[in-house]
Amino acid sequence: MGIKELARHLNISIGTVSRALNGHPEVNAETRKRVLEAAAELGYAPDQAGRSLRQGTLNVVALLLSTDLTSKTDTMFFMELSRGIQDQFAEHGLDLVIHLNKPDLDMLDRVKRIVERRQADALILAETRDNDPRLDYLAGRGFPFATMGRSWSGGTHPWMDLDFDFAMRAAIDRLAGFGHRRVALVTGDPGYRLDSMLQDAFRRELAGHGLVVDEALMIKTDTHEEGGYKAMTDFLAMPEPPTAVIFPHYRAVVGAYSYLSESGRQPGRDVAILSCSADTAIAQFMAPPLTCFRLDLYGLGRRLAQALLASMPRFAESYGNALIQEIWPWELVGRDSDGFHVN
Amino acid sequence: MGIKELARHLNISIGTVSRALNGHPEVNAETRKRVLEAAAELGYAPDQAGRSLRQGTLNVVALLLSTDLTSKTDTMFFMELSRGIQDQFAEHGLDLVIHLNKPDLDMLDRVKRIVERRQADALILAETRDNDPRLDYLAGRGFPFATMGRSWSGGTHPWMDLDFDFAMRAAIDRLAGFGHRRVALVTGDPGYRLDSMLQDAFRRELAGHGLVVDEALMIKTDTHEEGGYKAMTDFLAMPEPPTAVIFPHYRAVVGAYSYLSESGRQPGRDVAILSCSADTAIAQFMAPPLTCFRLDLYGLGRRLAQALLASMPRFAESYGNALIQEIWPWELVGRDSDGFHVN
DNA sequence: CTCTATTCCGTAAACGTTTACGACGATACC
DNA sequence: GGTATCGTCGTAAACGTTTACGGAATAGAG
Repeated sequence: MGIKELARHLNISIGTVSRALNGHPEVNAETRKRVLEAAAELGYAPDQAGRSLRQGTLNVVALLLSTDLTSKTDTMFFMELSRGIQDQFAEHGLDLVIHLNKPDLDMLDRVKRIVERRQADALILAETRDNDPRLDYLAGRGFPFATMGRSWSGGTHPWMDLDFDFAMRAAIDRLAGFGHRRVALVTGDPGYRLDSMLQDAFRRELAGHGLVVDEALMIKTDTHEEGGYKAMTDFLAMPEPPTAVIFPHYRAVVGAYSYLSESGRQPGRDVAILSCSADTAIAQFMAPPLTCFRLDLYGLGRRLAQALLASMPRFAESYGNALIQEIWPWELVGRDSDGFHVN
Repeated sequence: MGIKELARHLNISIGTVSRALNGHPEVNAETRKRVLEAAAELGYAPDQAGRSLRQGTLNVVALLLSTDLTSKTDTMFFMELSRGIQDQFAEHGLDLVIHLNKPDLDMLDRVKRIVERRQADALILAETRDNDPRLDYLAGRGFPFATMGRSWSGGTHPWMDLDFDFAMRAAIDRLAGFGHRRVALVTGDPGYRLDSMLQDAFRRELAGHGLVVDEALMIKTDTHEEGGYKAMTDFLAMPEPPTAVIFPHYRAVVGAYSYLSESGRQPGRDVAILSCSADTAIAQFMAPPLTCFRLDLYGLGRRLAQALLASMPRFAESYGNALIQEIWPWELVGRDSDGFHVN
């Protein structure tokens, strides 16, 4: 089942077999056909270890996901993203493998392991933290990588990100149009670049609309159901509660809906709920359907993969040797969770 | 950065360095300390390709997920499962990598690629299909693998599964106790072993409770939101609708809730909804909170990994050389989605 | 017919490890 | 003091590929 066996079976040298399989031009068409047929028949496929040892490449790209992310945020987001990434890589014969990891400290070790042991040719980080040491490490080693979401410094590595300024403006435009003046925001740990940007954009757009920025209306909490539940509880216990709440993280909305329902209130009637998250399948099936943002997650994944490929020497020329950093637009899709006029 | 460089830097032979790093006993304690320190300082880690070429092992286990699964079923389920699997493997220095794949036909090719190119030491399949060719292939090659969910033939490979008979009995006990006599079931494609078993158990338990089995009340559809929405629509359009519906797949419940809400009905008052899915975070935050089954997904993942390890020659002895196939219990946690008495 | 160019293929080195084997010195034993 | 044992280490082969190099055969040009 090795290449030697295959060569012996064909009475050809292993060099020729290798060349035939890898599509080198200096091999007779007839010979190539024989080799390919025999390989298919005997079920031969080149051993990954041998090949990668020889040519220093693995044909594997790793996507790093923290279990923090998968337990506290929308897993569907990453699934769709991964699907796009994978399809793009597949066109170049690259496999995507997903590494789950405990959050925080271990992440750097895992990255180091992947790089030093050459477990992948390139890396994708699903999120970036404040002063993320992984970025410095990777850049220092010259290891190809890309991130979902820009980093704090912007950086010289490829990334894809979303236009949060636009989203926040559209959201507050809409809410202000309904007459809301006390608008709240529920984000996660501002140590994540994403949440930090959301908060900044929120403050800016609020001010831009002449609305007062009340820090008490900006709650930082866990971005899953329970966080949303508690945030809504806190809001409604205030002497002067907000009339509209923006939940960038979709899963927190579920908790918020839950508390509203429990307390006899109704989203879209008693409190306006609006989410800046991607419009995954579940949003339109909530009761009432959730106002959020439409986004081509699959395409985003593909593009992120392209950005990474453009930074890998092997593939750079196919992608114009450019550093690709893009901010993606999305489109507000208004539904019933916030559609009411405050009086 | 290779082992040669490290050895030269220490004035030791590469053989000794390798032995020191791998914890072989025939190396001086002082020498080992020097080697380990130098390795840490210079950031040396053995190249995976070289090592795996030499010793034929990769220290990688692959988990195969189909995008069909991730787009139509509960992704949280697999995330929690993966976390358990990964933690268990980590104790043996094995990495878990997740391979996303298009469903159906390509899956066999992907499996073949993984095996033939030696991209992993073992494999975990997240689901099994009717007459699944992957199982025969893997068994034929003697490649270590395990499955989540038993296969049709039971098989001689390790697996973990859930006690659907128990779940169905508990569910129908409860519903019958509330006085329900027309109970419906919404499953996915019975080509999946899981859905097939659910249907069988449903028929059996219904009969066991003296209730009539009406095939019209057994809908097979997509197991995501839209499928649930449509199923509920169909049910309520019947001349004699069911008074209770069992949704083994959690995401379908969201769709069902949605239609009920739209049509002015309420789960737990007009129709009883009960899910056989695992009790992920979202269930208790639905409105009304969903009756479903409590399950230790993380522990299940760990145990599945143990079962696989027990079938791998390298680790078998640590796990008693046994074939591990287990059916896991779960516990019904009653909430408000089905808590009413039919009159 | 000779010389050169071309086409195709075989040979062998190299990638970075691990490990079987043997060697060396030191210690222990009679 | 000779011999066996032990602890420690160096040497070199092997894993399965890819590829630079060179050689043989054929074709083409003069």
